[in-house]
Formats: sequence, C-alpha cells, structure tokens
Amino acid sequence: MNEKKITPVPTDAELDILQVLWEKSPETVRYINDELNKRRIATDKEIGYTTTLKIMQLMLDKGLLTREIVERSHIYKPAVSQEVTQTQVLRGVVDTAFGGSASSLVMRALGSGATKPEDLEKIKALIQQIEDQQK
Amino acid sequence: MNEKKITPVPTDAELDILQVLWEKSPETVRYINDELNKRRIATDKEIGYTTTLKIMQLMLDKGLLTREIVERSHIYKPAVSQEVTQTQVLRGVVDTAFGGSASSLVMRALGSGATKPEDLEKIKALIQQIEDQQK
DNA sequence: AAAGTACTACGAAAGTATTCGTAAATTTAG
DNA sequence: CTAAATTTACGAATACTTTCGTAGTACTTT
Repeated sequence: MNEKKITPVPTDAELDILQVLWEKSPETVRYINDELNKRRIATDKEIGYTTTLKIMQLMLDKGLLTREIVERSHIYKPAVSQEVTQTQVLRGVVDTAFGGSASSLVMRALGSGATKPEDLEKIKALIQQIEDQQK
Repeated sequence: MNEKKITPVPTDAELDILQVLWEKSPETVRYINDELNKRRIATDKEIGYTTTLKIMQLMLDKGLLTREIVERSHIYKPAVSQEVTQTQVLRGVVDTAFGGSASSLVMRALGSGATKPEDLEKIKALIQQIEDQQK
C-alpha cells in the first residue's frame, strides 16, 4: 500500500532522464548520467552521479521507471510511454500558457520556430489524415 | 544596477496571472485574484489575496509586470508580450520533453488533442503561408 | 474621532525539486 | 586476498516556488 494510483507528470529533471531511456533502454545509471552530461551545454555545471541516481530512485518509487538486476547491477527502463507523457506535458502547457487552446499552441510553435519544409509536409499529411477520419 | 538583464521565463503561478492580464489590462490585484479564483476548478482551494499580491510584487521585481498608481491604488500591466512568453515556454517544453524537435511537439498536439475542424483549417492556412514565403 | 474596511509591504512558513556527501555493499585490479 | 574503484541507499542541504499571517497606511462609515 505504498503506491500512488496514478503516476505523476515527470519533473524537468525526470524528463531529461526519460528522454535518454526512451531512446535506449534498458540502461544503467552510469550510462544515463554520462549521457546527460554529454548533452548538457558546456557552460552548465556537471550533474553528479549520485544526483542522477537519486532522481532515478525517486522515479522508481513514483512508478515512472522499472528496474531489473542483471549481473548484479541495476538496469532501468521507462514505465511510462513517451506518447502518454508528452501528451500530459502538453496538456499542462496548453493550460498554463495557452489559455487551454491547443490550436494556439500549434500555431505559435509553427509560427515562431524555423520548421523545416519536410516537417511541414509531415504535418500537412497528418492534418489530412485527421480530416479524413473525422468526416 | 539592480535589474536583471533579461526577464526570466515565468513560473506557473506567474503564467496564470499573465494570462488574465493579457486578456484585460491594466487591472488591480483584487481583480486578478477574483478572476483566478473564478477560473479555478471547484475542488481546488481558494488563492488568498495576499498570495496573488505577493507573486505580482515579485513579478514586478523580475520585470514581468509594470504598475502605475491611480487613485491611490496600484494597477498592473504585463511587461512581457504573450507572443514572446509563449515562445519561451514552448522552447523549454520542446527541449525537456520533445528532444528539441518542435515538429514532433506539433504532431503530438495535433494527434492527441481533439482539434476542431476550423482550427485545422487555420493551421493549414498558416502552413501554406509559411511555405509560400520560404521558397 | 473611533471603528471598520481595503490595500500594500514584507518576513517567514510550507511545499516541491534538485543536489550532494557519506557510508555500506559489491566488484575489479594488482 | 587486499586495496582501489564502482555502485547503491539514504539523509540532509540547497534552491526555488507558493502560500499566508501580520503590521502599517489610507480611506470610509457612523
């Protein structure tokens, strides 16, 4: 009886870790920590190994990760899908910064970023697909 | 020399306040606080007046708001635009949850949300416009 | 003018997230 | 087999955010 019913939306530090694991998993704390520091901009201070370890242990408690013991060391996997998590995060942002309007978020994202032509094509295709099935 | 060069990305509570002021400003703390409580879901606890006041005072320090004294009471205005702020917030989300890919954020937003047909039209028009000007 | 009402300033508590030090356990190297 | 290195668990410090209580000031009502 020590488990929360639903998994919470991950914090920023937790999302950093999930992003690594969504790309490649299962993996060790060591790998994740190295990877995080590689991706980090040079001006930032390094993340200590125990920091990453601690956050991953908390994530395990929260149900965001699972782990197994292989060769006497722990390897972790995401317990939440990228799709569901990204959707949760988006819902939060739409709410706190876009007055609840997902379409204005989309317009802002398209308008302000330099979206590549090939991405625009993919997005157009997706819209077409949605329109087809919602008639 | 007591001013930060750049204004920070607003926190969640700050964004709630900015959303009210982007819609209607200048306004008083009283108005904002009432409005926040109106918009809040019933299950949530009410936000106290001094809480809103305090956050707005902090926002003033950070350069997120400006204020004037009218009839011996303070009226506040946003010092940051909705456009710039939303773009900053999006940049953060794209980074922490979408591996830096704005287009995958857009795809997720379109795919998971129930985007209304008329919004899809607006989005299509925007894409068309971007494509026209980028060739 | 005293009492009540509304607003502002501000310190500090409470809540949450992130970071790290230290100790114990385990594995590897010599 | 012992010493060094790595990994794990966990408490606690730090940092950041949100909340509120209290006091002071000004305006209004009686």
